[in-house]
Amino acid sequence: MTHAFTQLLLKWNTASNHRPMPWKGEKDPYKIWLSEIILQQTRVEQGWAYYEKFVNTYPTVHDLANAKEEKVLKLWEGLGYYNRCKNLIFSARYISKKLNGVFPNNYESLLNLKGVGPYTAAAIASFAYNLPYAVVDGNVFRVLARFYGIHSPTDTPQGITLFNKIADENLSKKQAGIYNQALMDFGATVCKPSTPNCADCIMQKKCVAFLNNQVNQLPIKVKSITRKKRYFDFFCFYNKGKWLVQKRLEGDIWGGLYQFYLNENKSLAPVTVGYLNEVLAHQLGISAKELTVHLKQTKGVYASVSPIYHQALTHQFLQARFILIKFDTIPTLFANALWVNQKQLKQLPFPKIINQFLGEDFINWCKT
DNA sequence: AAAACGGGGCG
DNA sequence: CGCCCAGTTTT
Repeated sequence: MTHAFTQLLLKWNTASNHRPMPWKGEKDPYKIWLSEIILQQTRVEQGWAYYEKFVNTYPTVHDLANAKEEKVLKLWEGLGYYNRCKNLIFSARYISKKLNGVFPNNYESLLNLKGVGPYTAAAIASFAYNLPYAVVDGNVFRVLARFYGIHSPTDTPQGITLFNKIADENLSKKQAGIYNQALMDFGATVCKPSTPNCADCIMQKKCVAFLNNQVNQLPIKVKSITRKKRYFDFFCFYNKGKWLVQKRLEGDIWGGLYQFYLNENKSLAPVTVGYLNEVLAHQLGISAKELTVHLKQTKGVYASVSPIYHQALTHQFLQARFILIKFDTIPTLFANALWVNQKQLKQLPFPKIINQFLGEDFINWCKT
């Protein structure tokens, strides 16, 4: 039998769902996959332009598979959660080379792709192949929690299991793709996280949360976020038109992106000659005394310090400073580093907080 | 079961 | 400033 919820949702979809999106109605599983990866933990408005850049630059899975990782990361730059991009490339190569470009066409094989979890597998399965798998994303948690008045938390394994069960029971098996799309559209435009449009809602008479005046309390989450403060001093080493950059390693934020030589601290101390000497000596692997000699030989100069840049991430609060150090002759080796000119620099992917600096103070540093 | 992983918008 | 967003992976 069909649940009242399902009937109301499909009715709303036919009568009142006006939400155009570039991937809506798309049947190419590759493009659907692309859109779903881009949209993980990302608002539709934010992902929109990235989707269009990606389908234009890489129209087929082979185009993406053959692209250089750095190019793809540059296209992803600013979107965050960069592992999504690396998994995207990995899976594109797998599909292109191992599967001869034939996209997986069932739930289990979709789930086997790196970067594809239960949500994304259900989304592709239902949108591309109309297979009966219910998507469970933030919208679905919220809409179901409110409609059925469910007080189980949406961020514990038990709660998630419960919501998966309810989502599956309510799915329209015959119109899985349309139902899933409708449910997310409904959650995003009517049953919104804050200030939901209950006054005009077609589900009003059946919505447990509305009838009990609990709309604003649902869904329930039990975990709260804590933000850790971090302080970055980026040392911008400059020599004869080239800048020293390093590729960040995995295991922290921004893995695979580039940065200037980083010294992370417990706070932002005043930039003194002593501090600079200490960092520089350590970076060069020599003692402070040797450093003095070294600086004389290479004519190292401390030129200037940028203002402090701030950025708030979900779990971190960042402050960053950029310290310009010019050499007249090439300094001795820097491990794991690359000297690049300004043009090459622009082609590398950087974290947002570095890009802000590159678009402001860095320009002036290059002129002087 | 919890932590890690970006960046942006909203109240 | 805290919460949320078409979640997944690792610890």
